This record gives sequence, C-alpha cells and structure tokens, in this order.
Amino acid sequence: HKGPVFAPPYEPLPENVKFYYDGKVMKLSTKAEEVATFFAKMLDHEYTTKEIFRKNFFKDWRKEMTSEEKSTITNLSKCDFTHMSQYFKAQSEARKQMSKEEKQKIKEENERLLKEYGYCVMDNHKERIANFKIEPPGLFRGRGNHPKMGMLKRRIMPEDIIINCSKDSKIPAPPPGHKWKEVRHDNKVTWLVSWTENIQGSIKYIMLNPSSRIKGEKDWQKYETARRLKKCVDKIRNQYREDWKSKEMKVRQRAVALYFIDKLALRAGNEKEEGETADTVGCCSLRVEHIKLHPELDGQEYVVEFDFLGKDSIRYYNKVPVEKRVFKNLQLFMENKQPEDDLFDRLNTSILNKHLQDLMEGLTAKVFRTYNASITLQQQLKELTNPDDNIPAKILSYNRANRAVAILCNHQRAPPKTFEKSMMNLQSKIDAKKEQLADARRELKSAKADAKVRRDEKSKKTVESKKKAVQRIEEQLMKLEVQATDREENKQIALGTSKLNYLDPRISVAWCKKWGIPIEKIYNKTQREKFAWAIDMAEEDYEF
DNA sequence: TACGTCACTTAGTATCCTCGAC
DNA sequence: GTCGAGGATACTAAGTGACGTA
Repeated sequence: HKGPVFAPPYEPLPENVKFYYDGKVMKLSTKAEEVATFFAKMLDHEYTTKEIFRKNFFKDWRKEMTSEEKSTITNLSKCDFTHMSQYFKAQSEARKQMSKEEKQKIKEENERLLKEYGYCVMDNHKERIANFKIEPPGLFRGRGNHPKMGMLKRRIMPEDIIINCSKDSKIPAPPPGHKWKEVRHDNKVTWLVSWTENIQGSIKYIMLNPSSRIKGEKDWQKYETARRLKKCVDKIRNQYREDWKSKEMKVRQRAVALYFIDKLALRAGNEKEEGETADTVGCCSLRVEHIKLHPELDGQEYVVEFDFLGKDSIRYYNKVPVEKRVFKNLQLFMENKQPEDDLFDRLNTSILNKHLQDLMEGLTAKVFRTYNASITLQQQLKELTNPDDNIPAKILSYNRANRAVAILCNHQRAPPKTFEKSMMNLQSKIDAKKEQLADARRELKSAKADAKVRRDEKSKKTVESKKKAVQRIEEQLMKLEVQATDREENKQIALGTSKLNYLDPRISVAWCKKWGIPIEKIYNKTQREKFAWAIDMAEEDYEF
C-alpha cells in the first residue's frame, strides 16, 4: 500500500476576514487562528453553547496561542467569531454554486487520490482500503454528555504514523522531509496504518473495506458462531433458568444478566473509566437507578422498567414483564443499595464471557445479539411474506421484518430534519387523493342514476369505467397511506445498522431467491459488495 | 484478579449525489 | 433545466473482547 493521505495543510484566512476580541479587531497567529476557525465553523451548532464544550475548547485553544495572545484573550465570551463564520458559510455557498467543470475537476482529483491510495495488495489480491485518509484536526465532538467535548484533536503528522506492510513489499514513502514513527511487518493483524489519537489516547487504524476477503471471512465466521449458538441455545436457556435458584449470588446475577442479554438483546456492558467518556451502560454495568420494579403494571405482573443510556448515549426505555424468579432476584440484588450502585455487583463482562466460553466454544455476550437478530428476521420473514403479494408488497414485508430487528436492537436515529415537512407533503398528497376519490365516487353515482334512466349500452359502459376509476384511486390512496405508515413507523428507527451488522445476509439472499425478488431491491451496490460471499453461497433453501 | 493495551466491530450523523417532479 | 428529497457514502466515535503483565 502507499500509506495514508494526510489532511491538507492549514490555509490562513484572507486579510479581510477579521476576528474581534472585546469589540476590537485582532490579528491571530497562524496556529491560534487555525484553532479559532474550528470553533467558527461550528458556531451554528448547539455544541458551542455548552459549558463543557466551551471550557475544553478555550483551554486547548490557549495552548496554541502566543504568550501575547494568551495574555490578551482571557475570556471566550469576548471572542467574536461571527465574521469568520460568515466567511465559511459564503465559501460553502460558493462551493455549491461552482460550475460543472469545476465540480468535475474536484471529482477527478478525488478519483485520482482513490486510485493511488485507496487500494492495496493483500495475498496477491487488489483490495479496497476503507479509510485511507487521516482524520483532519478539529474539535472533538463526543456523543451525549461527553466530558471531553470541545477538546482539540491535533493534526496527525507522519512522525505519528506506524506503517504495517509485508517485509518484501515496497515500503510506503513518507512525505518529503518527514519520517514515519515506525515501520513494522506484522502479519498477525489486519491494519495497514495506525496512530494514537490525543483525546482518549486510543489507537486509530486504517483497515480494509468490508468488501475485502479478510473482512468478508470474518463476517461469515461471526454468523457461523451465531448458528452454532442456535443449536445449543435451548440448553443454555434451561441452564440459566436453573441458575436463578443458585445458592451463590454470583451465579444468580450471572443468570439474570444473561437472561436480559438473551431476551432483550442488551449489549455486554464493559466497565468504563469514569470521567473519561459519557456515562453510558450495558447489561453488566447497569445500576440500580436504571431499573424500576413494578409487581403489577397495566394489568401485567412482574414488570421491569428499564431506562438508561446505552452506546452512543441512545436511550433504552422498555417495560418488560419477566418471570417471577427474575423479579424476586432483582429485588434481592437491589436490597440495601444506593441508586448509583451496580445492579450486578458480583458480575462483569469478563466473568460472564468466561462462563459463556464454557457453555460453547467461541461464545461471548455479543453473539446473542447476532443470533437473536438473525433468527428474528428469519421468523418474521416467514410470518409476514404473503406468497400472493406483488413485489412492492413483499418488500414492505421485508422492511417490516427488518424493523422488528431494529426495534429489538434499539437502533435509533434522530428524526430527519425534513421529517415533518415531508410528512406534511405526503399528507397533502393523501388529502388530494381523498378528494379525487370523493369526486370519482360522485361521478360514479350520477353515472349509475343516469344509466338507470337511459338503460342504454353507452351509459352502462360509462358506469363501468367510472367504477374502475374509483377502484384505481382507492388503490393509489391505499398505497400512499401505507407509505405514510411506513415512514411514520421508521421515524426514529434506523434499519441500516442491523442490516449491515446483525442479519445473516444469507437469510435475505435466500428470501430473494425464493420469492423472485431482485437482490438489488434489498441491498444497494455497497451492500452487495460487502455481502458478495453470501450472494455466492446461499440458495433459496438456506436456513439460518 | 485488576489493569492496561491492542485490535477489531458496531454506531449514528454529516455531507454528497442522484433521480424524479415540476 | 432546476430543485429538493432521500438514498448512498464518508466520517469517526464508541463499543466488545482478547491478551499480557503484575
């Protein structure tokens, strides 16, 4: 491979773009100016109003200032970035207004870059690289209530980069005047380039595209492990139900946690360093404050109410009736504890996974998510597909099955910004269609009356054609209404994540083959590339 | 067993691009 | 031909889990 593509160097602002401090123009040093532009570019974002963001930003910004600047600029509220912000807005507007030729030129440059840096050769195969561009400097945007939001993500230099390539290959050349941090030849790992990021101190990697052999094989293995779980899941379920009665607290907690992971598809819940990241939890890290026990709720017995922030600070809210034994155990686990105490104080993911390893080779907590997602898709497809339906209706059924999985896995999205508007557009289409239908019905009625009087062939024919028109409009109306329901149901649900990461693609391929649905209706180009192995492999009788 | 490091998968959002309606 | 909605893609954060060491 040719190594990474670095972020373009900073281009100082034109002289006429001003920064003001305390109402007065101030010329910033290049370094300080660059960081200021990061903030200016985000000025419209809610982030820049948040106390933590501002504090972190200001602290890191000051580190980039000259001592003179440092002594002048002491208060972020006195900084005026609006002129800079306007400049960037104008720039992006200008970019949109560019001529076709200019746009074409940029496109060609991108293609050239992709051609040169976007591929590597692994085991004699040319493979696409996923992210060959190094992340540019900017302000860290954590998700949720992140304590480090606003910190400066520093610029990555060749001197930060570790190159991994085979011994006998041509070693990528660093940019002129620079050196790599290290060149190594480790064929036990899949990454080509790595560097350490300065916010969390974690390592970032450049790896291959999902279409590559190495990723595809891994993906396939993942689903094979989930299929092995299918064979022993009944035994495991019986086992944990037995364990609810165990004399040992640790075993009981393990069994209840596993029940949640299995039934609700919760994530494992590794421990996190406090204060380093947003406060989110998974199953093993649930705290007492995250659940409420209702001996009875809305006519159901033994209901557990979950309310916590999971990965990416996405809220998990669910009221679940559980078995009496689970309920009693939870009461026991919560005895004499504070809200901020761990629910499963004798348990962590390492203990749980060691136990799972004993039950089945290669079994870990996350396998349950894959298994339950895929098995749900298969069942739902069986249930929802109506053989007599046409292709669009069958695809709707597929989406419904997909949605059931997304709900199980709690895959959410922010409602699209244009959602209300597009919903209103659709509604006005529906209203118009309804009026059209009323008109058509009226016409039909008068045609019928007319035919009764005249009793001739011509008026009979008119009745028939008016009848057909009504039918057609009714169908169109129904379609629109289905579309509206579909969109409404999808408002806050993201289907993509489960499709890409949890659903054995062979189930979908088999379903397409069985019902004569073109695979392109289910998977777009990228997805077909990623799932090429499954499209090759699965026949219509494939069973997960 | 606690802890840190490392490698890899999973995740939502921002931005780009395409295609159909007008 | 223009415009905007929505799908595709790019981006990178945030998880999981293995492993080595004390």
